Amino acid sequence: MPQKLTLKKIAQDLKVSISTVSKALRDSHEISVETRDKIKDYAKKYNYKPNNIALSLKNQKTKKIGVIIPEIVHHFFATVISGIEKVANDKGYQVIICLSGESFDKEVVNMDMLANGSIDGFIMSLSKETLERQDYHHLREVLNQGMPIVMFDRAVEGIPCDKIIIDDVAAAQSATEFLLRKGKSKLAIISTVDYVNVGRLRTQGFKEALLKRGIEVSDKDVLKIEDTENSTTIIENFLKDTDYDGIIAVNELFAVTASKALQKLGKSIPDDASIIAFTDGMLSKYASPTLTTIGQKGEDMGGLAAAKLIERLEAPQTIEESYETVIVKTSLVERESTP
Amino acid sequence: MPQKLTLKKIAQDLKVSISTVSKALRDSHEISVETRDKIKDYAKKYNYKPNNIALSLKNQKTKKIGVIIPEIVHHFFATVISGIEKVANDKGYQVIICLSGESFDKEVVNMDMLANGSIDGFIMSLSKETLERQDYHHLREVLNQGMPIVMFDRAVEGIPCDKIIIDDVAAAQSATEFLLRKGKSKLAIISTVDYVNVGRLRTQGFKEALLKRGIEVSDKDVLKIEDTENSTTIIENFLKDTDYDGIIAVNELFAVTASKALQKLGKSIPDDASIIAFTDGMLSKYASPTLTTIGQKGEDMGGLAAAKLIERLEAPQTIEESYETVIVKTSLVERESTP
DNA sequence: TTGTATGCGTTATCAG
DNA sequence: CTGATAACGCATACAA
Repeated sequence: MPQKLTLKKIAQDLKVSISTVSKALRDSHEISVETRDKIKDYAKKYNYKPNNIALSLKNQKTKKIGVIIPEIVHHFFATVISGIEKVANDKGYQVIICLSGESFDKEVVNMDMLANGSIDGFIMSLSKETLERQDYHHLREVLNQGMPIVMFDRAVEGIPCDKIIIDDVAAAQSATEFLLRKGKSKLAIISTVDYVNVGRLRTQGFKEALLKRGIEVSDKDVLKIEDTENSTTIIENFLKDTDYDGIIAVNELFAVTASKALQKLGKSIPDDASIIAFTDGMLSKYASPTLTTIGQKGEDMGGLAAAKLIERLEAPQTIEESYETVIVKTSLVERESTP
Repeated sequence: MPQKLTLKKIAQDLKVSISTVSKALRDSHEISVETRDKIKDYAKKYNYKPNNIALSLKNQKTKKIGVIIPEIVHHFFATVISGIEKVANDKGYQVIICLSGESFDKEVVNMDMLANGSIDGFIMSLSKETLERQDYHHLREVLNQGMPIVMFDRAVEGIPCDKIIIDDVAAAQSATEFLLRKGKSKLAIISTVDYVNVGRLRTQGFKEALLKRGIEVSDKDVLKIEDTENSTTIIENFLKDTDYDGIIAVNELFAVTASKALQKLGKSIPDDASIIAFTDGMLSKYASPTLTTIGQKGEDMGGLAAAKLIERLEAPQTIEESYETVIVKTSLVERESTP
């Protein structure tokens, strides 16, 4: 196993100084063509590559971006990563991923680890526990050190950073209006508990759309699920009690569960009841019937987040403390679960 | 934005030398209790954390592991990452992820980038294109530098490294036998092209199981799909031509597509035709009917791969050139698509 | 008990 | 045109 080639070793082998080698390899004009070629040939022959760690230490930048998300097995997050990775790689950055597992402590620990020189900036979506506690000291600490953060999807107010989100309220509104236009009138939403902001905002949009039409909204038509654990039973019971003809779900899982529950109750979809799910993933595409969804454009969001972060990292001297919130347009993907 | 605290700055502020600070913070006995406490208090107060890059350069190890996989939006790979990440984090390692997007070139580029000091070792699953070309020079180069690799799932022979795989042949065999035992006799397998080794091996297991029962196997009963692009039409045509009563698919996507195609043809599942899918993911769990699967234990595989890699990284002086291939047991998860 | 010097691999500045 | 030196942040062998 031949040791990794360094400038030092090349210098020794060729009996020149380290700095000559360094300059030659960077095509400096102050090196004679002969020595330069000699060195470059040697380097190419033995496949010299500069050591990234040394460069990072020297340049005070790692060309790496840290991504902290709750889970990677959720399709939406996987698409976001995919988008981040594509843009980042194009611009010469690498992606370090840490999962919080929806835990506040793990989010903090991971952030601390990465913040100590491993990366140049963060892209993140907050854990449920963090949203519940509303404790953002770890974000503030990192920002105070001058390290930028871009939040996506599960973002919060009051943190000086860029954000990439969708307009959850508007998306839920238009989905609701879509169902109403299709002649559905007894609607329900299957959402999360309120501290998960996307759940809260989507519920808000749902309610607003109904009120605008002069339709009374009862809290009984809003199902708030805390855990995915036994969501099946909860959803089944919820749908058994009332005769809904239109359901909006804040994620695919709840949607397909609702679809199955309704069919079990003898209802036909979309005729007896229609369904719209947030997130346009695999599940909706392959469910029976296939589900109409609100596409969240995970890959786009990831790409935008990465572009934004890198732009900030490479900005000459960002004294300007103006942060941007990009709202990504959602799109309604119509499938069999709506008429 | 207060600059990041370094040993140097602490030393200046406290008017001691850098090495004194360093030693004090590492609880060296050669430092007096007073100065030690003074320094530790100061460090804690201003939240000193050693710089990872500097440590990496000094120690010649980064405590990071590089993961290169084809795609992250495939549920199987997402579960593997999840497993890797858990084990790695527990042992103080971080995970850098690069996607090859099934491209040979991108795999090579990513490997080169990571190999230059960014990480201590690799965990990877080869891209389709790499398998097709059978060009593994990039792996050999990395191994020659003394950097260990652990391959999982899409592993190949002849590379001196550890491997974490499932026994694809045996798993396909037992799934086939399972269908035969349930009284199915006209079986087919929906697989990938042969250069994707998992597809080839699963097809082999399928054939062997049938031959063992003295059942003739025709190549017409093996559908080899190259791309997921228009797999739906291909599968529909395939199933229309022959009256199969049992289908094995090498992934969930093909399985659920087959299920829908069969139902469209007026067949009832599992009575008229049964289905078994490789990979126990979301799709199978929420399909209608739910699909029986061969669980690949992605999270376990990832965990094992990480454990194996870290074990090798931390082994005192591994001159022993003995590599291990761990075969992870699969499990049949019975659901509605089989009787 | 404390401090100085050296090295990890690289680049940049300055002298020769 | 070439080379010596310092610096990035840290750890450690060796002096004082």
